[in-house]
Amino acid sequence: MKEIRVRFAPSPTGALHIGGVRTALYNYLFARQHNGTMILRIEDTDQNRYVPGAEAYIIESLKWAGIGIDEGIGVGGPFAPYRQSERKELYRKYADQLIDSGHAYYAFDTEAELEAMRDRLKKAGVDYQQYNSVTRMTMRNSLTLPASETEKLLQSGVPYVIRLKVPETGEVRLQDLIRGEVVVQMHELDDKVLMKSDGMPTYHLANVVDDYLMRISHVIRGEEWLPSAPLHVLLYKSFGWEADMPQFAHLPLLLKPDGNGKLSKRDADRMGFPIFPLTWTDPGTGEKSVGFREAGYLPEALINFLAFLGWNPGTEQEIFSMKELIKAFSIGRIGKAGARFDIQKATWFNEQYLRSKPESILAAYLADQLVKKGITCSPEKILKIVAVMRERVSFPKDFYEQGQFFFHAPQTFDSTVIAKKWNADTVKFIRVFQESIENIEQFNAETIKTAFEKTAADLGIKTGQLMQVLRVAITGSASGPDLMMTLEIIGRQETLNRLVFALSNFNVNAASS
RNA sequence: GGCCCGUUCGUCUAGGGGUUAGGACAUCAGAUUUUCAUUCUGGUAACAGGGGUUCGAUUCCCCUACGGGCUACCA
Repeated sequence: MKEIRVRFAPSPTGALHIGGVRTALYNYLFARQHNGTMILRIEDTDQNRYVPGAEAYIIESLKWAGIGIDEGIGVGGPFAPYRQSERKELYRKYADQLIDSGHAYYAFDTEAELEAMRDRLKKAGVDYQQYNSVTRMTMRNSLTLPASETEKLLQSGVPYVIRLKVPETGEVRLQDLIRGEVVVQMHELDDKVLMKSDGMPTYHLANVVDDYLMRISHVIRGEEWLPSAPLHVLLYKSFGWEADMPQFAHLPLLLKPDGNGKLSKRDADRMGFPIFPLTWTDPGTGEKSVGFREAGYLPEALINFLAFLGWNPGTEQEIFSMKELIKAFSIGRIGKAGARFDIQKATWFNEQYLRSKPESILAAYLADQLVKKGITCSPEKILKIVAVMRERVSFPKDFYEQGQFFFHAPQTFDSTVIAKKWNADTVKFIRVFQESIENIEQFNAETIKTAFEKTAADLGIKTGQLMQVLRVAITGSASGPDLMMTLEIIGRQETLNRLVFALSNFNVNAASS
């Protein structure tokens, strides 16, 4: 069997879109499963759109996501260079080959002339306003100009491009691994530019030449490439590389969570979720976009989520490690329809992975946060906090953000609870409870609970009323982790302090409301 | 406009000529938790529409509708 070689080939025009990460993931999964090779190639043939830092960003993103690269940018390999701008001369050679074999031609049309042609066709009501087998005979190119004139123009240094000479009749067929057979009529294809006037190849040429030279066995890419896939097939044929042509698999797109269209950065901004794997600052505008990593998504959760957007194993298992994904993945089980991006599900995956982490790792998350905030805290206390918080957090940063009351007395208090439940009975309870916990020998969750229950029973007050009042007095909030454990962690003295504060301040609120 | 691709619960999807159309997220209810969350249990909820083919179509075919992509000397 042919060696499996796949490539992820982004262009360095900015941050890597999350859809690109999924494409990379599917390529990676497929390569690993078949003991194949995963190649990273940079398609930087558009000099105008080049963004400094984008390439490094892509590498870093894949690394964070756990998508390993076997060959290519940052790794090297037998087919170097893997940056298309560094392969410029090579494409020229292959373009010339196509000219020689009559599959391509020189074109000298200016932008204005091209526009005039399209306008003319549009007014005439022609369906295809393109440079093709019929219109090319009305344009300035080596097909319409005498050979001597073409030669003269070439020598004179006027700008020109090389275009593919698409046959007038016939059809192109391709067998897509996901979509089955796709057929396109030749006359619907246009004479695509292969070499631009700046001497760089277009995507179409570079991609085919490189995939051939790099022995790519499978092209797994987004659906936006499906319309030009027949053109690529035609190129393989024109070169006489049909036997070595890779197999194609065009992935369904990632769609907006709501409304119509494909997922865009705008949607992410509007709905408040990341769209880039890592935080990215646009060097042009200076605009900063928080990445999945910085937002607190674990790479394994993001990968699991992404893998299921368009693919599924056909079983009821939902949680998959990268290793399991490699084993279970198959192109045949990739769906055809676009998948809406649902950040809620991503968060659910994150919770699953977060909760499965050992406490020591979770403690490290919290410890990191505390160091950043300049808060000192004993490892024992951190461990206790993590243990009591782990079932209620979605992101690592939540340990600190939702547990601030462990470190500082609350600044604000849930006013609805106070308004509703701060009354003579509860005040009386707090007073007695204060005394009661002062006298506890061992101040821990169990003894606190006993004191709490006994105090309530002695006063004849229902505990349900008291729990929330006590919680608000201690944490400021109406909800939170186990209250008795919270008191234990905060400690006796701090608990008493907060109760004193509540007694003097909550009274004012109750009186005024 | 043209070409290509698609369409199962709100979302991700399984399934496939005869099924109570399955799961997950979300949502709702109950239980547990003397609070909230977690957890558990249960519920609501889908084959876009119309024609065929067939004993029988959600499944196969066609049409329509809708959605998406492409339509550059961008990838």
